[in-house]
Amino acid sequence: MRILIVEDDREAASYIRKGLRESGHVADHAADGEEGLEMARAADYDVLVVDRMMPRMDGLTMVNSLRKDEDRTPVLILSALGEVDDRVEGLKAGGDDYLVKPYAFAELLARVEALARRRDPEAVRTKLVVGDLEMDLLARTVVRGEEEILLQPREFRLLEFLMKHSGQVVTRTMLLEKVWDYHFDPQTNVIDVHISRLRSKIDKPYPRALLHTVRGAGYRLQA
Amino acid sequence: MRILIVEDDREAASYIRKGLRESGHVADHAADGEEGLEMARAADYDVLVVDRMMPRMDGLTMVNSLRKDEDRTPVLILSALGEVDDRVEGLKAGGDDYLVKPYAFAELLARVEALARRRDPEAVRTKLVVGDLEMDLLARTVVRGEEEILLQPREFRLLEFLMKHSGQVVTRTMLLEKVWDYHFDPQTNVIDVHISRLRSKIDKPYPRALLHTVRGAGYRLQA
DNA sequence: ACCGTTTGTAATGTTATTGTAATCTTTGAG
DNA sequence: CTCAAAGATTACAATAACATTACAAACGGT
Repeated sequence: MRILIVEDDREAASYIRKGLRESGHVADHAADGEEGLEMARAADYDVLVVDRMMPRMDGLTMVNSLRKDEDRTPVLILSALGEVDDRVEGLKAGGDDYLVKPYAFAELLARVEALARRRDPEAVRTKLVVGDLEMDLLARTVVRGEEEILLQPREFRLLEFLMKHSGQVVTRTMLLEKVWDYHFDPQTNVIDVHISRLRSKIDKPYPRALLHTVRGAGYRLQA
Repeated sequence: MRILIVEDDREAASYIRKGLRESGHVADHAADGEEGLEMARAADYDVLVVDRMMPRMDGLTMVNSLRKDEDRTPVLILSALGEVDDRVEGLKAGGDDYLVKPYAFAELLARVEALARRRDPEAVRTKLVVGDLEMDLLARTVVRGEEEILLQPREFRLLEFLMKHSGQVVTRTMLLEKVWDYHFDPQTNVIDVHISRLRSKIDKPYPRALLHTVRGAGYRLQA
């Protein structure tokens, strides 16, 4: 994901930048509103993270200008001002979300990703690897060891999600949401069936299993 | 984390509730604003998730009343109305965040946790440590020293609770409530049995015990 | 409209987990 | 030291959770 950070405090900016990069995103930096506006116009960012108070051109003015140009890139506004009226102002200026300083980086990350997801539900990263299992998202192929494994579309999405969360337990609710787009409990065993099918392809022919059941919780993909 | 869901749509509510529970939180449910207000006043929740439109008393009115009582519990407002003015109204009424329907459960979870983190950064912990015993809530794994310990779901919940209250005496009543969701005395020795099973896994193979009996009171986990 | 593919449902089989109860051990008051 | 109460342990049976299979509905391309 491409993210532009518009923030005059160099230290804060590099901290955010580092964190975003560690999470697999590409982050650029502009030191004030004017520079930010230029850069945002020049390149196609997925999300802008904009400090509210800056020299030369403040964050709200910058976002306002952007919106006048019909640029709808999601903007997360950072500010030390947390009063209701300040937040309201931020939203009115065209901000999509508002984060009050001081904040935890994890929260900034969650919000940036939420904003990006809202417009482009499928973010980036093109290759996933867990043990000797590899998935290429662009080619839509899956390989374990030397052999290619053919998956059905739904099985592919399921495995993709599991791989993106490898090492963690993935609950049934999460799977319903992210793999089936169900926002309710279908009261059937769809998940069980698909897990079973997936296993017969990615695990059964191999000596050690990668997909583990965590009873009472969900499933975990792990080498 | 303790979360109150105020939502008139039973199906939606139970779906959210299930998801939150799977993520390790305790979630209660109120069916309208009046009931929600009562429950919020009676208990100390970490976050309220409030539907905007409800019979009897709508969400904004409810939040307004709460705020008049000086109750600052973070509120996430759910609504089908997504226009800037609607969001502004939601914030003015005292909401801390605003989520537009339809939303993905994962986003709701992220926002609920973000709200809780803002007021209490320790509330959302993903790793618990007591002595050389460690629990990873995301991976659902437990390790003592170098070895991984496999626990049953109920044993896991039991240990999780004990670890979250390490150093304190945990009574049988607390365990029944929080680990079993029993709100009465089952008149059996369920707890004893599970404590015994847990001990055989986390203490027996090791030189010094972590889980201590406090006669007449309960148990205490301590390094 | 037909065919093959893909997906979801339901029936059935399997296994792990849990609660109960019976029995054994420890503790501390008297 | 004795005894009752509290707690610990064990085995087992009921049950809930998960796995598998077969089938039918939905879908997409021709």
